[in-house]
Amino acid sequence: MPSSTVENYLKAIFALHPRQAEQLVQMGDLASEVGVTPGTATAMIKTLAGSGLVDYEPRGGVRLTEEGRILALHVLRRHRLIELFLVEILGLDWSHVHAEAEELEHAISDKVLDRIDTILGRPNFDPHGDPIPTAGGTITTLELQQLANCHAGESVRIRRVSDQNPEFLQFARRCGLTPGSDLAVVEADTSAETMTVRSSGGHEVTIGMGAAGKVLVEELQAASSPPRG
Amino acid sequence: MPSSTVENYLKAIFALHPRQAEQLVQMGDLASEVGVTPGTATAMIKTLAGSGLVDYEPRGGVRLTEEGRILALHVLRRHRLIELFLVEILGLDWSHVHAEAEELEHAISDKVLDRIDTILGRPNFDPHGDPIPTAGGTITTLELQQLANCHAGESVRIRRVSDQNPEFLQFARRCGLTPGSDLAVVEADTSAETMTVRSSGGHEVTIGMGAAGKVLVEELQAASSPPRG
DNA sequence: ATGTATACTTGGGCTAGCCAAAGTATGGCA
DNA sequence: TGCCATACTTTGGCTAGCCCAAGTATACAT
Repeated sequence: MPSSTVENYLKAIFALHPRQAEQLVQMGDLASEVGVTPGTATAMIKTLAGSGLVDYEPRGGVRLTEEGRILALHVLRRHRLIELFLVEILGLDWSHVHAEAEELEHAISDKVLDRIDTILGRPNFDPHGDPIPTAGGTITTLELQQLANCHAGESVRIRRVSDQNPEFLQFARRCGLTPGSDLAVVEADTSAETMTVRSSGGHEVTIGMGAAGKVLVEELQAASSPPRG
Repeated sequence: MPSSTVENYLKAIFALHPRQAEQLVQMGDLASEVGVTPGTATAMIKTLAGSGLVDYEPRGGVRLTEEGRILALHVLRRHRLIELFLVEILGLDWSHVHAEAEELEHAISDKVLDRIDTILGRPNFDPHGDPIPTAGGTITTLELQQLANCHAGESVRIRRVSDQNPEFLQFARRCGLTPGSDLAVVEADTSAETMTVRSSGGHEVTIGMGAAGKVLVEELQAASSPPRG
């Protein structure tokens, strides 16, 4: 069984290129994602290459092999199921579950995970809207756009909030920016780099474009009026 | 935070002398409980002594300090709460939860543990009847006797089954030997080293004295008739 | 009192994983 | 064409934890 360190490296490589599996991840990016120095990453990647989990091109970068990709998806599945479990069954706040799951994902057995999966009703998305890979290792990818790219007048449904920072997540929840909720874009001010949205409850909030970039949405209807400004 | 290795050493020392905290645990016993060679145990115990978690007397043995004892009880609390959680909430078989908890106990946070504790209703005993230490580090100890020491005619209530071997636990459940169930001792044959008991459902089983020694009971009433044989 | 079995400690050596710093390749710009 | 910044690799060294085997203390029996 791979060590939790190995699992973290694989997860990091996947995280840096979830779509284009063929593309090389740079060692520097990988090192900072894992939180080690580049030298450490190089050494580890060499051993992973030796185990057939990654393809390594010196001074080029690294990519997951099919075997490595499957393993990474299993780790991701554990992580996301645990997150959902912590929120749904144990009632923890979504802003904290990422860190918790980070530890538990390396300790949980397939048997326990399967029980959790069953109890949750074989869910497809975690509390942040991130897709949960199947036990078979397939993952659904929705085509979503950033809230930051939406225009005034558009109505959207939030599908994902892609930041694990607890502070940001708490802020997002206070603003009603949680997966499943609907929004209308009131104003997008590209100079001020802010965006004003109205929740279905009628509440209006103004957030920065940085924050709006982390909120991924699905368009509900075409703009009913041309954007202002 | 102590590593999971450290936690396991502390847990092992406590397990070998749960009552008499002042007594020394021999290095050989500790080594085999943890599953390492004696040399490894000696080295580890020296560093634990350096951290103030144990008192170490070379060639004498080792005992927990107050600090070490508190830590050990916290690990035990995590272990037993997790076991109960796995059985009660996730519906796992009691014969498997020990091994699962062995891993999870090192990965779970206080916050998650407290949620589990709350959901379970702040329980006092795990699925095997072992007492769960409080968050404050106190543990209740019931005065129980081994089923093996009971005589024919006695009625008893099972309180603990003190063996974590999955096979034995499955056997015990098949025989109705689970904490909470009541038994009448039909016959205790010291020569054959067997004991026959009748469950409250009227079902009779004969088990070896070895097995009967692992079943801890509380006497329900005095023997109504003198033992046979 | 002495010898020996047992239990423990010591010492050398291993792997996984990490860092710091020196060395090297690569790509862009003059 | 040559230089330099950047990114990467290499090297040496560290800790935690482990094993094996040699050495030593203890206790018990003779």
